[in-house]
Amino acid sequence: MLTERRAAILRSIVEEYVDSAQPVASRVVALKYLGHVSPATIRNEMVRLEEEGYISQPHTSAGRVPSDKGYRYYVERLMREEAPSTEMGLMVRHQFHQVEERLEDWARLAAVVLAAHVQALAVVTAPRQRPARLRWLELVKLQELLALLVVVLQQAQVRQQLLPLPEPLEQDDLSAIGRSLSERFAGQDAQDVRSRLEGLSPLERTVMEAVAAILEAEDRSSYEPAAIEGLREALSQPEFQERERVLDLLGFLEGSGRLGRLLPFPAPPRGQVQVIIGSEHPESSLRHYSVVAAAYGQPSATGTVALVGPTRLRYGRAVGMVRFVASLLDELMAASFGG
Amino acid sequence: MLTERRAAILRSIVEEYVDSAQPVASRVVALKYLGHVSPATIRNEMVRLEEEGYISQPHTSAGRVPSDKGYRYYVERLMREEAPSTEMGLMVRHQFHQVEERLEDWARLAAVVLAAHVQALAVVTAPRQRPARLRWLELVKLQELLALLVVVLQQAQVRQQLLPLPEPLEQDDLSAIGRSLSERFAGQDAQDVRSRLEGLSPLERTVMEAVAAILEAEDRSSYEPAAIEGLREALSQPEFQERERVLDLLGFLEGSGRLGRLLPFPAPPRGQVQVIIGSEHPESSLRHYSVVAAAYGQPSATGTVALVGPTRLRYGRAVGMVRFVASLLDELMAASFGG
DNA sequence: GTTAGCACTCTCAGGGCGAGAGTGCTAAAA
DNA sequence: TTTTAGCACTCTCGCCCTGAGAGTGCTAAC
Repeated sequence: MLTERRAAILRSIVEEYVDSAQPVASRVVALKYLGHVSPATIRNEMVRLEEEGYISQPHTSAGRVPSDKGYRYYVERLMREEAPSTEMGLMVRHQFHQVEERLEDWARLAAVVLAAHVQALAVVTAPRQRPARLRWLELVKLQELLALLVVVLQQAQVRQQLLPLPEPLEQDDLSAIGRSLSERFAGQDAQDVRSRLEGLSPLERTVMEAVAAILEAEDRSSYEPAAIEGLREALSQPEFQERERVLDLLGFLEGSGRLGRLLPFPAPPRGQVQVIIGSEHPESSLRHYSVVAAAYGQPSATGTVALVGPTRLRYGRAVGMVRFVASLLDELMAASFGG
Repeated sequence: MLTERRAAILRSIVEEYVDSAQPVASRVVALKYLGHVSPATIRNEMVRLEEEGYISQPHTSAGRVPSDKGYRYYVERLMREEAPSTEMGLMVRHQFHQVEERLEDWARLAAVVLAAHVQALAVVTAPRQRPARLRWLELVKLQELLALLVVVLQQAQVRQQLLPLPEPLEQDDLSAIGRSLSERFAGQDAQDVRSRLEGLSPLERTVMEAVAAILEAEDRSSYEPAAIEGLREALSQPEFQERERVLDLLGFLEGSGRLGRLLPFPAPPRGQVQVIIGSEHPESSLRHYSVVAAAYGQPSATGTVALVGPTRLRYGRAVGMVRFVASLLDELMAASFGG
């Protein structure tokens, strides 16, 4: 627990540093934030803050910079969460109602909105039900011996795959098979499907094996990166001057398996925004970055909304925006998919 | 037309520069490429090459660097196209047969392969038929008053959208409607659909209006960027030391509308690989980059395979790989979708 | 407990300098 | 006529030095 004055100084340092990206001098704190004390007093307090690990100096005679611990204290106790203004909220809502009613578009728009309002990278993953469950399947004839298998998952995501046919079939036959299998297998996961392959006709069996494979692939894939936006915004931050930082971050985004290691696991509880600051992140190569994340969707199928940026992040705004966007997606999903 | 020796010198400069990313000295050319002449002779020839605009010097006493014109001559007459080795070809083929039979996966894999073998950014767009045509549609019940409209396009791409229902309907009814509409509207484009909305029942009309909207959206969207890979590879090239270059390129990739301005238009003729070098590109902000592109797919629906990198590109390998991948995709598509 | 004053430390931009790389030119050799 | 050795010249690059400026910590007075 910091004294009130020290807390005020820490807050000043954090906010000024976030703004200016420059180490903060005692003079600036004294003049700009705490009018009635002299820089010398501030300096004395700064020494204490530094001893306790809330701030540090890049070099002997530079100003102070918040440490991860300092940011943590700020986020915990000093930050004011910055919800979007009512007009902005309305505007964003309006944007959402203008795009097609498709999960992918919502996710993309959500990421765009986040990246635009906080200068950081936004990642939105599609909600996933684990295990994935079948809602409906359909076979569409492409050629004499080739059909397209269209699988609708419980969460209304659609997956497709080509399916070679053992014998020529007409669209009517394919439709009938699709309908009958859909009715029999609706709501089942990969395991259920596998366990009930016995007793199917050879053709039906081929179809359901493909369906099971799709469901399994869905379960395996760590995250479907529905949308990543704001790379440009993030990389234009001064901390990415050094090219190595850029490559670091790109490495994490390209190897799709690594997205899972970027986002918090387990997902934060509903309605809560989780903030991971710098070295708090288990992945040590992310120690210079912060992640602000929230879950959305139903308990059975949640997606993640996240912002990733340098630790020098506008936490107040980031948390406010992530909360807003997550609850907006919640609303939209509830309206569309119900319980 | 260059004399044989000058051409040999130009080739040496291009190949050495592509390798080393450093201006090439006369000494290097003499020793490494043309053993029997002295650096002085090379220098004399270089003066001529420079006068004619094939090479240039970054500053008075540096080695030489190819100009766009130099690269053009190299690509046109000196380059040896580097097809993948047979074993590599087989390996890649094998990889393709291992992924699910889905266009998206193929496109992604194609981009990964390209980016890995040429250190550059790979862009693969999905084949598009213009105008887009309906192959099949399906309605899946989600809630009492909400269905998922699944639209299969002629090229076996799948699009979906939520569709509010005016009245409660059972899955059987929805299926029947889907089947009947599919049969009546198969093979039609947006305009056809619009022109035949009269005479449909209100419900059918709602569905087909949504379908028309989807087809129109498909026609409008300039390119579906099916896969972009190799950002990391591309950005680790020395020409991206300066951060502005990085932001430039990212700008082009993020604004999805701009992908259309990156890729050559009209698409190169079948079986041909088009090379656009530096300032030859109509988009002036791409004057430091080269694009190597080929079309694939059927005449009625072509996609593009492209590599984007700094002008200092391994053209021989790039052209060979693009040709190989494009023809591989051709094969796969032909096998899957027939005529 | 606070503050003015001051010496101290460190960074940063600029200038000078020497080493090195590579050239163009000239004059001799082939 | 072409090639080449030799050499002076130019330009970059890394290095060191320096002075200005920023910001601190400490001390002593308030």
